[in-house]
Amino acid sequence: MSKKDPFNASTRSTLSQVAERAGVSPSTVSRILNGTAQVSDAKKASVIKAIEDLNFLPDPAARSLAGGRAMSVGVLTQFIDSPFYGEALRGIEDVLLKAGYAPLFVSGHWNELEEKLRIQMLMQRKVDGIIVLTGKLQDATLAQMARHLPVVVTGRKLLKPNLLGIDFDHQEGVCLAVRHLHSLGHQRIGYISGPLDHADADQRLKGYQSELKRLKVRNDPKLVVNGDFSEPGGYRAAHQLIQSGVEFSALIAANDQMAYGARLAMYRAGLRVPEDVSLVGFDDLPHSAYTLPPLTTVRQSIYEVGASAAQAVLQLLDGQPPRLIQIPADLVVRESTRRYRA
Amino acid sequence: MSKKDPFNASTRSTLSQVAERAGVSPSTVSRILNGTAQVSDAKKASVIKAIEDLNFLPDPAARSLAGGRAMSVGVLTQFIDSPFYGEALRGIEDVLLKAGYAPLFVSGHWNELEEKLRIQMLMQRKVDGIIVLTGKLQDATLAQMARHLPVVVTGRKLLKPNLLGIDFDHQEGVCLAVRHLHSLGHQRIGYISGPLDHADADQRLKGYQSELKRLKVRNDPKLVVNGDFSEPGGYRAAHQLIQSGVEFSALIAANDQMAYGARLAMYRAGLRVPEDVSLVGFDDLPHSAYTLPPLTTVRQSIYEVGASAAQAVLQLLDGQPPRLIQIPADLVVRESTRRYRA
DNA sequence: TTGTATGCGTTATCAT
DNA sequence: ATGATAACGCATACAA
Repeated sequence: MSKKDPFNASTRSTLSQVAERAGVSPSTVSRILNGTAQVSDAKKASVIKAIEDLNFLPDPAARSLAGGRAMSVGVLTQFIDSPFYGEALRGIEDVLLKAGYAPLFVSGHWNELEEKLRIQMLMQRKVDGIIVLTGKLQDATLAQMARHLPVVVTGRKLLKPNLLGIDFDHQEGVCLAVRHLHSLGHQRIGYISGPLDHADADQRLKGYQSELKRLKVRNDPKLVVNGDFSEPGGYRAAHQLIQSGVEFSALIAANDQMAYGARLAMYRAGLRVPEDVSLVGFDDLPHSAYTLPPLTTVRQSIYEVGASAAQAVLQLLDGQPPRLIQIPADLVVRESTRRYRA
Repeated sequence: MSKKDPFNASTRSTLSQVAERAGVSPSTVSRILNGTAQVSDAKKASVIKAIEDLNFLPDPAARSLAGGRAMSVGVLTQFIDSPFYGEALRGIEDVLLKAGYAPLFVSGHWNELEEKLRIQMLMQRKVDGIIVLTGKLQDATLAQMARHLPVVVTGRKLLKPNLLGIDFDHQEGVCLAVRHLHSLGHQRIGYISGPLDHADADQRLKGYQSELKRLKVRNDPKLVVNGDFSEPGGYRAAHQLIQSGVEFSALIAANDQMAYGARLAMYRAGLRVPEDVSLVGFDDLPHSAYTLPPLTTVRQSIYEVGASAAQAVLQLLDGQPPRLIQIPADLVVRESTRRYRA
């Protein structure tokens, strides 16, 4: 075996070894690694060769301890197995890894205290930057964090020196859905909202209400019922709506998962989709192309959100000023909606 | 404001400060922290008090550099947003965090080379242990890793000094499904398999074949068709099966996602579930209780797998010998299966 | 049982 | 442009 054990830690070379082999001082190697100062091309070349020969990789722990970058960024997600934010995590991972950074995922479970604790844990580990996927942290908390490191957060619009908020256009998304149904002749459009203390849910509901107003459709409060962004929640909400006896020919769920639950509730109640009621979701989860019938829904490129967030921290880390990022929403029309028939 | 900025790094105290405040040497504090040696109760008490007063937290980077634990374990998953393994990640996170460890999630994308690169990245970061969620790494590779740190892997049965494999009983799981259908009178049971180079898929197929043999049902190779564990794959496979004209009154998909796809394909073909064909999935994804109709499927407590894996690394880290872990499978009967009618 | 001294691998400060 | 040197915060071998 000419090949050495690739997993052997003790076989790994250090920056000093590289320096020695290249005939320069450790500081020079460090400078080349970090681009901290000008180095003559000759030395640079020999150092690079030495690095490759020894196949040297800097130790993140040592770097961190010495005051350099830990080469990691913390990511506060709410549930590591969220079907919605999962794609964002992928976007983040892809971008970060490509840049040599490691993501540190932690979950806050939509609980402000827990989120704070996780953030502290991340800072204890000296991450270089932090990405917050929505959640319940207050703006003030985020600002406080941003005093120490770059912070990018989704779910709100923010644009301060070291703090960038990336938001979807939730309102516009729901408007699209309402407009679509309205153009199909629907007038009685039900709405299953998310939990109202949830930023996304709030904005989506606003989108529903404002678009109805714009279209001059009567906004009947009985048509709005509360869910919690989960399948069971959507089921219960739809059930409640049906039991209440309100008349409706279309139904919008504030997210796809609730749409799935609502779909089942309607099935149990003998309501057909889309013959009896048109159904629209929000998020375009991968699964939504495979429901019965395939679901019309508002698409948000959540992968792109993750990737953008990661790119943004990287840029902030580079000292570049934050740039506003806009994520568009669009409507994916599938088979769960159709023209209204009396 | 009496409360200090909780995110201020420069406000954090060090082990030496704790030592000073407690009137002992740094080494004594270290010993108490790590349980490395006996310390008099008096000193121990005063140190603990000092730790609380200063609300000291050891710096993982310094620890790692000094040869101690980095307090982190690497987790190689295949896709960070996998609906199946997602729950396992949650189990891992829960257990690890409770023990003061941080998980480092990386994705291998079912690509051996990529998995190896990620593992090297983890070792470069000096994680204390590694959890591998299935994947394509060879046993030899895992053994090599285990020479340097505790390794727990899912998807295979392994029980070596520093290496533990936790496996589901895939075969038994599929047997359950076959038996269920057979007991309902079905004789022509189709099967959509996963990708054959995939360990899980291979074992599940074996379960199907062996149980048919045991039940003395003719094993018609035309009834088996290949998928790739995805919804589109399941759709294509079912479509192919239907087009081929083989007769079948029941269908087992090697995972729920393919069952979803197959469901849609049957819908398009005018086949009703369960009236015309009974459908069984595998995994019991959270969504499976909300399909139309709710899906009968084999349940594996994947959360528990993750939690067990995490507990196992922790134990190995503690120097305890690996204990074999068995994860049972059971059948969840919902509404996608019913008695055979000619 | 406890303290002292040294080193882990890197970056930063200060020279040159 | 480059090198020497001192940290960074902790664990550990050694001494007492």
